[in-house]
Amino acid sequence: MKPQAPHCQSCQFKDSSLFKQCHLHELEELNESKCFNSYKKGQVIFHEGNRPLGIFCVYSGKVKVSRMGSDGKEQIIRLAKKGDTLGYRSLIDNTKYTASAIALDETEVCFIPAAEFNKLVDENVKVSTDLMKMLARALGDTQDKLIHLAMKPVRERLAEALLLLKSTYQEEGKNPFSISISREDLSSIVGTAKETVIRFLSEFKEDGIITTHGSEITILNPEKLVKISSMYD
Amino acid sequence: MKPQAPHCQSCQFKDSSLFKQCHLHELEELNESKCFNSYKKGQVIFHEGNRPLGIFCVYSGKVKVSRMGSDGKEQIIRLAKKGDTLGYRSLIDNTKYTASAIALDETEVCFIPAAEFNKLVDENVKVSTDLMKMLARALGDTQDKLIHLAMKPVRERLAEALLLLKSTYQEEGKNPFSISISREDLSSIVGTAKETVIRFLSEFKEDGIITTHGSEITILNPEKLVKISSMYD
DNA sequence: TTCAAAAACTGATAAAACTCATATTTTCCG
DNA sequence: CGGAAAATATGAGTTTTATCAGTTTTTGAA
Repeated sequence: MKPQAPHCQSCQFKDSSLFKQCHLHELEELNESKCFNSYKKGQVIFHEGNRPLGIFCVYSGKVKVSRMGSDGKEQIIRLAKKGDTLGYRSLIDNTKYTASAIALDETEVCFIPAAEFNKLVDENVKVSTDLMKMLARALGDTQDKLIHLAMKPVRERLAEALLLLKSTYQEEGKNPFSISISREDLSSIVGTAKETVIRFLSEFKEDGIITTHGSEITILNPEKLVKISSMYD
Repeated sequence: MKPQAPHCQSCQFKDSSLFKQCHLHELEELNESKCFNSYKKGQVIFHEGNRPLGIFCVYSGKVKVSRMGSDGKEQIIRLAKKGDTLGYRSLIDNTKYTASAIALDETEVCFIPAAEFNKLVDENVKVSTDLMKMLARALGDTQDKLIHLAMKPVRERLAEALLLLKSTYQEEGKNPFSISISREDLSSIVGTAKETVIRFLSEFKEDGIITTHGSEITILNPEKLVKISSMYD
């Protein structure tokens, strides 16, 4: 039997999530309206083109947010981890999802219906202020990605992507950092072909920066990756 | 003598700007604290790395928001026109500007100090809601740019850039659309080298899609550009 | 444990875009 | 108006990255 999500009032993320500034009675109501779900690796949490019906809070696992090109090529826009909020942009902008969210691991997510989310945002200024800052930060991050995609060659972007994975998913005290990720997904983060990613990974291996065992990548020397990623900054 | 900005209460954009939902007394206060400025072509409105002290409302002219790479290559993140708001992301996120705003034409801008802006956002929920939507839209737009940069070849991105210029800057009834823009700036929108832009522009000219006179580009056949830009959508 | 499918890897070649060099045109300042 | 500086335009050659084809390794289920 899988562990169910705890009550919102005792959630691991109650002091760090978007709802960290909620009152107890708000958390109580949130808890009543939320809906807990599990997703296996590869399962779709929400799909490009659909109408958003609420937002998602990741409780455990890893999620990619990505868009599919007509040629079947995928571009990953964001990586989400436990504690992160998903799908809020479309809801606020009142548009269909422009990207899909897909579990990269066994992932647990709470769904919060639009009505409840909107109520909370309307009634609690602190929540709406935090939401605004979250949007501003996301915009800044996306602009950074845009700039790097435009200005940096693949080798540097790959180094950066590995550092992003590390900074996003490294658990406290787990050193060195390891992650299991397909070369396909990695290439969709970097914005290049998977063969190109593989070639540069081989180079990084030769330089002792990483090691791999199957799809598992271990980062031995993050400092070198920092150097590579900011070669021309 | 240059025309000064009118009072905020009679501003051309009082019903379409970020402040469209303000009360009269709020517009009055806004008017008191605002500061009107003119910029010649090429002049910097705010500069990458500086701390934001307020936000900017474009009253007339054209503005590019761009970041400079260490190799001197520029990437344009956004094009702003009259009625647009500039510099709000950094202010909300409480970070230094990550890009610069530069006048592309003779441009007039109102500066609104951070204190006044924050007060308005805090006191008027409608303003903060609109601001939130503006951020959400900007995030969506930037994600689109990212996807296109990753997935579309230069020819398609150039077609898209020309359509962006048209949809942003075409004045009511002025047909066909013409704009004076350096190949350098155009390449900084597309994210490519200026020679590459020039080559594809020549191709578009041969196909009768555009004509040029010096740096002036006239779009004769926007439909063909739409087709080219979405070749693989 | 075995075996088949999937994924990682490697090599060869092709395509896209960049750089550099240079010619031509436009701009604009005196 | 003339001429220098700047910008546009074009060509050749190189670099980067993508594509395709094939081999090896890993993975996961029977």
